[in-house]
Amino acid sequence: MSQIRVRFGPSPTGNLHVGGLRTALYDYLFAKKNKGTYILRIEDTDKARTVPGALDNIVQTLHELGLTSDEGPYWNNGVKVRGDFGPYQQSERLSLYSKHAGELVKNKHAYYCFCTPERLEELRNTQEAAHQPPKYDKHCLKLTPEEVNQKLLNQEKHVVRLNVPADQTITFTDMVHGEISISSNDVDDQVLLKSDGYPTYHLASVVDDHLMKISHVIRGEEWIPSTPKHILLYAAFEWDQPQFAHLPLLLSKSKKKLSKRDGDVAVKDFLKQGYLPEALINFVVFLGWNPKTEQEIFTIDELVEQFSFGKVNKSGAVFDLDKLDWINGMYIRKMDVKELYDKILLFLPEAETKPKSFIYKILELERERLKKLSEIGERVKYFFSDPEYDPKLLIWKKASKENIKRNLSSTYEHIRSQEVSEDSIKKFIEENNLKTGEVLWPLRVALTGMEASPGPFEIMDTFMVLPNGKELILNRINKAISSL
RNA sequence: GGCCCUAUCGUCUAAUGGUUAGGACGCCAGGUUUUCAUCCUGGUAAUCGGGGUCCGAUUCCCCGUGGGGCUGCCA
Repeated sequence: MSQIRVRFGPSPTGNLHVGGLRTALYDYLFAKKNKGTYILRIEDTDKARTVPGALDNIVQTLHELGLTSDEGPYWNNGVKVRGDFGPYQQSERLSLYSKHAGELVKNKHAYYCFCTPERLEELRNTQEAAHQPPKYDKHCLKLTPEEVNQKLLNQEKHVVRLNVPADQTITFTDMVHGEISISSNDVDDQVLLKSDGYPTYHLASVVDDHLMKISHVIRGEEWIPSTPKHILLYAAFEWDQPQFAHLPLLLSKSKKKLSKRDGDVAVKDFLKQGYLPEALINFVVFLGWNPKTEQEIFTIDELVEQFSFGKVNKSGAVFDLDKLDWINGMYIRKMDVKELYDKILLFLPEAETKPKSFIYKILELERERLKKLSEIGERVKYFFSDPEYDPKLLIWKKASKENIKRNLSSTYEHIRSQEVSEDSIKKFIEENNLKTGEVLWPLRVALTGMEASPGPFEIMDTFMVLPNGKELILNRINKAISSL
C-alpha cells in the first residue's frame, strides 16, 4: 500500500478555531496511526480575505498543541519550510494553477468565460424568479475560438470555468458516510481560475493534492456538495483520486455551523484562559469520534492508537463547554506541582516574588479546585495581601457575635503561645468544649475573607512556610477580632 | 426553491434484529466535612412520526417531519 499522506489546509482568514483544530487533529491522528505524513498547507487563494498574521497564528497554535506538521510552513526555527513538495502556501504556487487550467482549456474540460459580474447577477436573479436553481448558463462556451482569441488579445477580464458534462452520476465512497451520489446536472460550471489569476479552492486543492501526493482528503462535511467537481477534475487530468473523509460539522448552541461569529472559538483564546493543550485535544477529539469504550481521558498517544474513521460518526456535534471544564480540571488535578507552577506564572505573576516552596503549597491546595488556570489569581489573592471582607462573614451560622469574638480571641491566644498545628487546635477546641464550626469558620474567614476556600489548617500551614508566617496569621486574626 | 448530509437523555455519545437502551458532562439528593473543591453513593433524563420486512425492530427498507450544509470570481 502506498504512503498515507494527509494535509490540513486552513485558509489564513483569522485565528485557528476549534473546528480547524478538530480537522487538524483527525488529520494528525490518522497520519500517525498509519505511519503516514501530516502536512500543513496554507490555502490563501482569496486575497481579499487573507488576514496578516493569521498564518503565524495557525502555525504557532498548532505547534503549541503538539500538532506540528511533518511538512509545511514551519514555526519559528530559522527554517521557513520543510518538506519536498513545497511551497506549502498556495499564493506561492500560482503559476502551477494557471498552467493546469490552461491544460484543461486545451482539452475542453474547461473554458474561458468573459461574463461580467453584472450579467451573472442578472442571470441568477432571473433563475431565482423562475424558481430555477441558479447555475451558469454556459454562455461563453458558445464562443468561437476566434472570438475567444480576440477577447484574450483585447485583454478582456476573464475566468476559467469547469465544463461540467450533463447527465452523469458522480459517485464516490466516503470513509465516514459511505456511498454518495450526485447528478452532474446539479453541479455548476465552477470557476477554477479567477480573473485576478488566483485559483479557486477547487482547482488549487485538486492540483496540490495531486502534486503533493495526498492519499486521503479529510475535511468538513460542507465540502460534500463540491466533491463531484473535484472528482471531475481528477478525471479530466487523468489523475488517481484520493480517498475522501468528510467530517461532521461542529455546531453552535443554536445548532448552526460553528463560525468565528459564535464568540469564543479561537483556540488561542482558550489557551489564554488557561485551558491546557492536552485537555483541549481530549475534548475536541470527542466531537465526532469516540473509542467505543468508556474511557474518557486520553493521552495523544492513546488517541493515535485508537483512532479510525470507522469510529467517526456522521451527525454534527454541538460545541458545548461544560465538559471541557471538567476535562481541564481532570488534567490540572493530574499535574504535578512543579509542572503546574511553570504554567501558572503567566496567570499569577506575583508568584515570582515569593519563595517557590510557598507557591508550591498554594498550588497543592488549589490544584483540585481549579477548572481553568486563569481563575488562580482571584482564588488565592489572600495569600498575597490582607483580605477585605464584611465582618458579618465571620459569624458562623446562628452563633452570636460575642461567642465568635470570644472564640477568635482565645484562638489567637492559643496560636500565639503554641505551635501552629491541626492537632493542637483540635485539642484546644475539645478541651474548651467549643463548637468546631464556631472556631474554624471564623478562623478561616479571618485568614481568607472568603466565603469558600481551603480549610484554615491548610492555609496556616502554607503561611508557615514564610519566615513571618505566624505573625501574618496572628495579624489577620487580630484584625478580625477588632472588626467585630 | 433545487441538491446533498443527518436523526438515541439538555450536551458528547454507546449498544443489539431480542438489553431493565449503557457511559460521561450538567443538574438534583445523600455521605465525608468548619465552608468550597475533591472523593464516594444514589437519582433525573433519550431511541422524531407513520408505514412496511420480521416471531420480534431503536437497529433493515420506504415515506414524511425536524435539523444542518451547499447552491459565490469565499474557503
